[in-house]
Amino acid sequence: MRLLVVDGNSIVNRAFYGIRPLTNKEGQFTHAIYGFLTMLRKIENEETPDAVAIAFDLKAPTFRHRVYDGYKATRKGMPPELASQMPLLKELLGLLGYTLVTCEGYEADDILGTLAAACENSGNACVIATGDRDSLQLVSDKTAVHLCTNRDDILYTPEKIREDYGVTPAELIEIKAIQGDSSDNIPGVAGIGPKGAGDLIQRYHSVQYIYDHLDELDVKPGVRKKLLASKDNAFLSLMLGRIVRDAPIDTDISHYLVELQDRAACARMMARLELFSLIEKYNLGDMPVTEQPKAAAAVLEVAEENIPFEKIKENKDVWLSFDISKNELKSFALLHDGKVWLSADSKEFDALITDSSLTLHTRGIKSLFAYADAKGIETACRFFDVELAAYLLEPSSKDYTDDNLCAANQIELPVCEDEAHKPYRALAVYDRLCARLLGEIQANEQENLLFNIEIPLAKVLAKMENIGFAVDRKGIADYGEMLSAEIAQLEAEIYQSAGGRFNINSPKQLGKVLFEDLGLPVKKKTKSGYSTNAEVLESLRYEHPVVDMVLQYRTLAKLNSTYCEGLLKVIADDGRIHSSFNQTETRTGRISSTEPNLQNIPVRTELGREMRKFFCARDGWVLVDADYSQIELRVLAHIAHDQNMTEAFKNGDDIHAITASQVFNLPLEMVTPLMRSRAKAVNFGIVYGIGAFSLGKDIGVSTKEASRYIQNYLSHYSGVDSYMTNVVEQAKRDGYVETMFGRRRYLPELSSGKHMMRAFGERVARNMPIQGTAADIIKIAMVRVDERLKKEGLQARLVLQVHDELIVEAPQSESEQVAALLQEEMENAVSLDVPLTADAAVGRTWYDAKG
DNA sequence: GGTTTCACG
DNA sequence: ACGTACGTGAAACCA
Repeated sequence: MRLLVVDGNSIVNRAFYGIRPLTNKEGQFTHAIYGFLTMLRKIENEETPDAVAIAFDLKAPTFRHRVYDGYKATRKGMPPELASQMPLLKELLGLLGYTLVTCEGYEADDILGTLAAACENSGNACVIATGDRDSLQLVSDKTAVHLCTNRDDILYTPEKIREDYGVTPAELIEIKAIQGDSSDNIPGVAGIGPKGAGDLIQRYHSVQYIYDHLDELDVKPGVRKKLLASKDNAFLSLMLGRIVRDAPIDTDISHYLVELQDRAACARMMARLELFSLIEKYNLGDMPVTEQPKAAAAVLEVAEENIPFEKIKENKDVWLSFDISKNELKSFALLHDGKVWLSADSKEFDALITDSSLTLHTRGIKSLFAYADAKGIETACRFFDVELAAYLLEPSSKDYTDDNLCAANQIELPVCEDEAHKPYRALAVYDRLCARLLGEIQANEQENLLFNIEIPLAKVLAKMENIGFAVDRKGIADYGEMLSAEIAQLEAEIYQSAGGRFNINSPKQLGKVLFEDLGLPVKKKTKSGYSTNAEVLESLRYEHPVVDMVLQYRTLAKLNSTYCEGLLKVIADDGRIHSSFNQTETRTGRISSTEPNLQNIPVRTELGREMRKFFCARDGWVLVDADYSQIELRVLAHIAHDQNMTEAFKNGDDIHAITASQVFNLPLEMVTPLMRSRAKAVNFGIVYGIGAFSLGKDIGVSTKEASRYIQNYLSHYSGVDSYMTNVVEQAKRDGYVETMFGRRRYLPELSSGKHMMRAFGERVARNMPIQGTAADIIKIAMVRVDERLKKEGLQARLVLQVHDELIVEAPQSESEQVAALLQEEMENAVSLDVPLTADAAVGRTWYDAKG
């Protein structure tokens, strides 16, 4: 017999975090259930067990969870999105005939260990399925571990363990006893890490032996000293790290046979969860599935008469839904008296948006503003936007469809037969949905953010999209021609040098040529093979002449395909490029630009920068470009209340040079350009949440050296030091971080069991308030700049924002006034402890106007 | 549709 | 021993 023992908690966590959230129409999350069953089926297919046991911890680890959606702080357990799926998953597994195993006072690991031991004692085989490497110590001739990873699953046998770790499975416990494991509270030997521990056990095999022969060991004196100092901890760790193999559970393997009993109940449950593909996979398609009782659902009522505007206006609050495409109104609908009223009369629509006494609750106001702008109408009503409100409440969501929002807020959508009325189905509950969202915005104190920043900004973005950015079509085309010619030539040279034709654009084929045919050393691997990115190629430049050619080819091919060809495709009939600016895309509050992305036009290399010569102003006009100087560091100085950094900015010092003098402990005059550039990297790293490893790699020094820089940095900028500690603590306490203006980002990653995931959450906690506050500030500046341009009767208009940079297209005659206005509004958008500085420049093209 | 690479702040 | 900085979008390849 062959028993499969599944580490239920580990697999369900993988399923939960590994796939995108999924809900049924009741708003119940289902992706962990779906993912678990999918993974289980895959494992069963590969391991072909005769019996299956699924182990669960009795209690999930405790932590405090964010206050949101009615969940209160200090709620115990896993994230509610996962916790709510657990009983359903267990119920469904039971229906499918699986035996679940839990044990008071023991962890799931101990159940795995006990069942594996039972198999071995009774001459049976065992496979353990888990996502956690802790179980590898259980591997033996009879027990294998099927490790589920983000990449391909790995089957661990004693041979595979030897191959990967160089030791026996049992010796893994010894290694862990020395290196320790902070996430499991295993102390280990202080000062000895994975490398040292592995080396010791490979040579001496056990902790006992090491301590018995401490004086004879062939190790450095420092290591011996560390071992001696942590002797008690080492033996304690040995006990803590060894998985229990005699937990009081049912060890009769014949009791774990899988027998699906009630097929109809399984099908019903899967249907209720709306996991219809599972019904197919388990061959339950023939089972009757009872529908949700229809009687309970409200039916969408669409009024036949004309809209009673007078009655609606008495209310002042209007719930509106509209269909505008290409700046033309197709239809709109209003909610009144529990019914939906339809119209396609644009005069009626215009009357609504120009009525200053009304508050319009709607969604997608950017397109409404674009419509008004194109038509030359000035909107006068107040707005509430469902999408923008929902984004502020949960910026990490993928989309903000009516269906998702209603599900998340436990609002049931009415049933609707007529396809034509479907788009207005959600309007029937907009009064409730908007009240709900507004209530949360108020509870979070985000009214200012919504009503004074995001909603006015939507109007500015709409105008930017309408006006577009003028480009020199012929210039781009000619440049593309030039690139194509060079690319063709390089291509020929590469084939010659490599000794054959292949697709240079295919990382797979390129990898084969470089690392197999030419035998170049492999520096890095990716999921699917050899890494061939610029960093790797850069390090291979002197190994073979073809490498440089490939680098050059990549540069030119990117410029040509993404920028020349890509941009030519999206030039509109008016000779301008109308990008879309998305306001609900980023988790930090930045805006994003698509079709095309105008926020990543090349600038860092001269060849790429040429591209900006084709972004120009119309005849007789100029571009005015202004960008903030080090806005993120200034924001950091402010929110961290850092005295030294604040002082440096107040003095107008060169912040990177000052930082260098601190980090390297030298007078300012002795700072070399190399030091300054390293200090600059440290400044960036700090903003990103930093790790010594990556910083070292970035600036080409050892991890140790980099960690010294960071320590020096934090001891000088002590405000930054405490901010970085405090913000992570606050995030763990509240479940979210926020910007100066109350923009939030929730961080469920912080309560993940996975170290990597948690570390990521901590970096985000340190970074988001900085990046997000900078985003808030430039948004405020944009709204003010737009207002000022209008107030001063200028023709100039904002055409682009690139995170810390604004570009205005202005008549030549307005250029000086606009430059002054831009700089003033950007610098005074907010008042911080440090000055904000913005530099403006004028030019006919983007190339000329930038610096 | 997922992966890899590379452009920007 | 993991795999290692934050935030984006687009193009190309490949299964």
